[in-house]
Amino acid sequence: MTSLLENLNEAQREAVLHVDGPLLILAGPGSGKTRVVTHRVAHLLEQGVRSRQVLALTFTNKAASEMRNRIQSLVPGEAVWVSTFHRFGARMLREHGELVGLAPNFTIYDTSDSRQVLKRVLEAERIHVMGYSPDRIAGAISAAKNKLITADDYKARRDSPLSEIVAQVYPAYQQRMLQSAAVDFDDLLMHVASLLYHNPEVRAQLDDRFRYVLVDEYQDTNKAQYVILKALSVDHPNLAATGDPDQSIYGWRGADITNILEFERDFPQVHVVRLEQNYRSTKSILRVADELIAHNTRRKQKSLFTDNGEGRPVRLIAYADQDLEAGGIAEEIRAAIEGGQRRASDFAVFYRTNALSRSMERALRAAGVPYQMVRGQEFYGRKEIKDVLAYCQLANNSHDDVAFDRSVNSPTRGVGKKSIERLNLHAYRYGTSLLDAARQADSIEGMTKRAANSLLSYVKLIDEVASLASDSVEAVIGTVIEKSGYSKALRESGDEEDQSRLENIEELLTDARQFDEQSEEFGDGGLEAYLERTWLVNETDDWETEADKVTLMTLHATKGLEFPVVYLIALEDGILPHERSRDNAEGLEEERRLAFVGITRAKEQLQMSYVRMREYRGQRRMAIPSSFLMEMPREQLEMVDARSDDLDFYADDYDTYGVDEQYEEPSTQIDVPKSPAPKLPVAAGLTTAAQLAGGKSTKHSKVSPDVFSLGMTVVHPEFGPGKITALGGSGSARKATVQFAAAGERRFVLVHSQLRPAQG
DNA sequence: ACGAATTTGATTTTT
DNA sequence: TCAAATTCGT
Repeated sequence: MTSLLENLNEAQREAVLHVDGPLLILAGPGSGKTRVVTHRVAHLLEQGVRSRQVLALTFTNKAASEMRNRIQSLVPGEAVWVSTFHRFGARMLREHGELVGLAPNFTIYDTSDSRQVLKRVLEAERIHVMGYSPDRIAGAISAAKNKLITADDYKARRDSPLSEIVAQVYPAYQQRMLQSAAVDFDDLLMHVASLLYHNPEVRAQLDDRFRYVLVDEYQDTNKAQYVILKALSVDHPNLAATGDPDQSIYGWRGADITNILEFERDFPQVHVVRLEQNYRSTKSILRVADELIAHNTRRKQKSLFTDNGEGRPVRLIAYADQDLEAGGIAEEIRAAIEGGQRRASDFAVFYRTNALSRSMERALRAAGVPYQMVRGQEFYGRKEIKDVLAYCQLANNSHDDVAFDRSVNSPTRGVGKKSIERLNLHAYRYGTSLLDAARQADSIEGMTKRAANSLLSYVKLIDEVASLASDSVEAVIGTVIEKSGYSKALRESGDEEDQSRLENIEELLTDARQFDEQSEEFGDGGLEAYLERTWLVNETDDWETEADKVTLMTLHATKGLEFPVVYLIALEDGILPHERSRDNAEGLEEERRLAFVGITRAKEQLQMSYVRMREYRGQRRMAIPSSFLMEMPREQLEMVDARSDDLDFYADDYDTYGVDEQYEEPSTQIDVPKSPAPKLPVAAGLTTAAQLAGGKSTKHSKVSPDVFSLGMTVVHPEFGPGKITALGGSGSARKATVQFAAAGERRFVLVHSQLRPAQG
C-alpha cells in the first residue's frame, strides 16, 4: 500500500488515490502519466475493485501492451482488460453485432480493402465523382463516421459538391459492407456507439460490467469514442481520462479536442488533477516549448516546471540548403559518437513530412552513422501476406467479396477479368456473395468450361479450409499455402522478390504457430481471433527500440517517446505550419501543437533548424523561417548562421543539465565534410569460421530469447556467424536483426529461430 | 496477365 | 522530383 505511493509527487498521488467519480488527469509532457495511471489501477484493485470491472482503453497497441505490462508487474496475476478502442469495438460487435445488422463472423477491412469496396460501389452505382478521387470521398465518409453521422442521417449540403456524392455513395457503401459482413476501422467505433445508443439494456449491462473505465490520450478521441465512453459511464460514472490538449495532433483524423476541453462540463462532479512537473527535459527546452504553446487559444492553462538543470540553450540554426542542413547534423552526430560522448541511439531527427527524410538519410549514410526510420510498412499489409490471409478470411466469412476477389486468381489459375465480370453480374443479379456465385460456375452463361472448373476447385479449397477452422491456425495457413499453389508458384518463380515473399509467408506460418502456442496457454485462440489480430495489430508497433541507431521519424510518430538529443529540421513556412493547415486557426494551432510535441521529446539537447533554399518537388525555392520561431523566446536561443565557416558552438562552457554525467562536447565545426566520412566498422566482432563448427549441434536445444543482447555474436545453422545489430520486443515477441558475415542482414523471431549465441 | 509506358499528383496515418 | 497508379501493348 505505501509502496504504491512512493516516489510520487503530490499531484500524482492525488490522481492515484482517486477511486470513485469522474477524473480528469491533465498530464503535461514527461509528467509520469503512465506511472500514475498504472498505479491508480493497482490502487483500485487494492481497494477491492475486481479486475474484471476495470477497462483501460488506448489508441495504439503499443500503448496497450505497455500499460498491460506495467500493471502486470505492479499487481501480478490480475487480469485487467487493457485494449485499444478498436479491439474493444470488435469484441463488442462480436457479442452484439446483430443489433446493428452485423453477422458475428464479420471481417475487418483495412484502408485498402475498404477503398476497394468504395471503388466498386462508385462503379456499380454509376456515381459521377466530378473529379473527386476515391480517397477524397472515402475521407469524407470517414469524417462523417467519426462524427457519428450514419448513412441514413447524412445529408448533402447545397454548397458542397463532394457532400452530394457522399450522400449517394455512403449508404450504398455501407449496405455493401453489411452484405459482405464487413466493417471498416471507423465502423468498429460507430457501430458500437450506435448500438449502445439504441439499446438501453445492453448499454446498462456494459456500464455495469465496466465499472471503472480509463482512457489514455483523451485529447485524441473523436465523437464516436466520446459517445462510447459516455455510454459506459452513466450508472457508474467512474471515467478517468488522461490527456493533454496541447498534444492533440490528430484533429485531421477526426479527433475532437473539444472532448477534453469540455470534460468538466460533461462530468460536473469531475475531479481534475494537473500533472505539471516535467521529469524529462531541461529548463531551457521546457521554456521554449511552454512559450510556444502559450500562443494557442484552445487549451487548458498549465504551468510546466521541472527540477532538472538548466541544460544547454536550445539551438536554432539557419543552413543554406537542405544538404548542408542534413550534412551538418550528420557530421555532428558522427563526431559525438566517435568521440565517445554519445551513442547513436541517443539521437533523433524529426520532420514534418516523410519526404524530408531523404536528404537526412543520404547524409547519415555518407557519414557512416547507423539509423533507422520508423516506417509505415507493415507486415500484414504486404501483398503476399494479404493474399494468403484472404483465403482464410473467406473461409471464415463466405460473404467477404474482397477476400474472394483477392484470392480467386492468385496464384493465377485461369480465372481472368472476363470470368470475374460474369461472376460479378451473376452475384449481383441473384444477390449472392461471389463465393456462392462461384459454386454455380458451370451454370453461369458465357462462362468458359476452363474458368468454371477452376472456380469449382477453388470453392472446394475454400470449403476445405473452412472445415479446418477448428484446427490450429498453423494448419489452416499451411493448407492454404500448399493447396492453393501459392508457395509452389513462388518457389518456381525466378524472381528475387518472390524469394523474399516466400520467406515472408514462412514467417507468417511461424507467427501463426506462435499464436497457437500462446492461445493454448491462455485460451482465446482460433482462426477468427488470429485474423482479428492481423487486422488490428500491425508489426510496426514494436520497432527496435534497443537498436543503437539514430531514429528518424515524422513529428506525428514521436508522441510518447523521448530522446537525449533531438534535431527538429525544416522549420519553414509551409512545412511546419504546413501549407494545407495554416489557413484556418484550428489547423494552425494543431501545427503548433505538433511543434510542441516534437520539442518536448528532447531530454538534454534540442536543435531546431531551417534552410534558406529548399528543393521542393523538383523546384528550388526560397524558404521562409517558420512563424513559430518568432513565438519562441529568441533571446534565450542560441542562434547560429551556418554561413560563417568557423563557428564553434561549444566554445562556452554551459551548465550541463541535472544528474547526468557532465560530458565533454567536441568542438564541432558546422561546415559540411568535404569528403565522405569513414564508414563505421560494421563487421567488427564477427565470429571466425573456426567458431562456426560447433554451431549446428545446438540446433534443437531451446534457448531463452533473453540471452541475446545487442552486439552479441551469434551463429545460425544455415546462415553461419553473424552479429546482432538490433533487438526489440520481449519474451516470445522478442525479435533480432542479425548481420551475417556471408548472408547479409536478416530478422528473426527469437523463440522460433535457430539462432544461438556463439560459443567461446 | 504481365511488363512497359505514361500519367498524375504530392501532409500527417494510432486502427 | 519521384513514386504510385493507371493504361497500353503484346
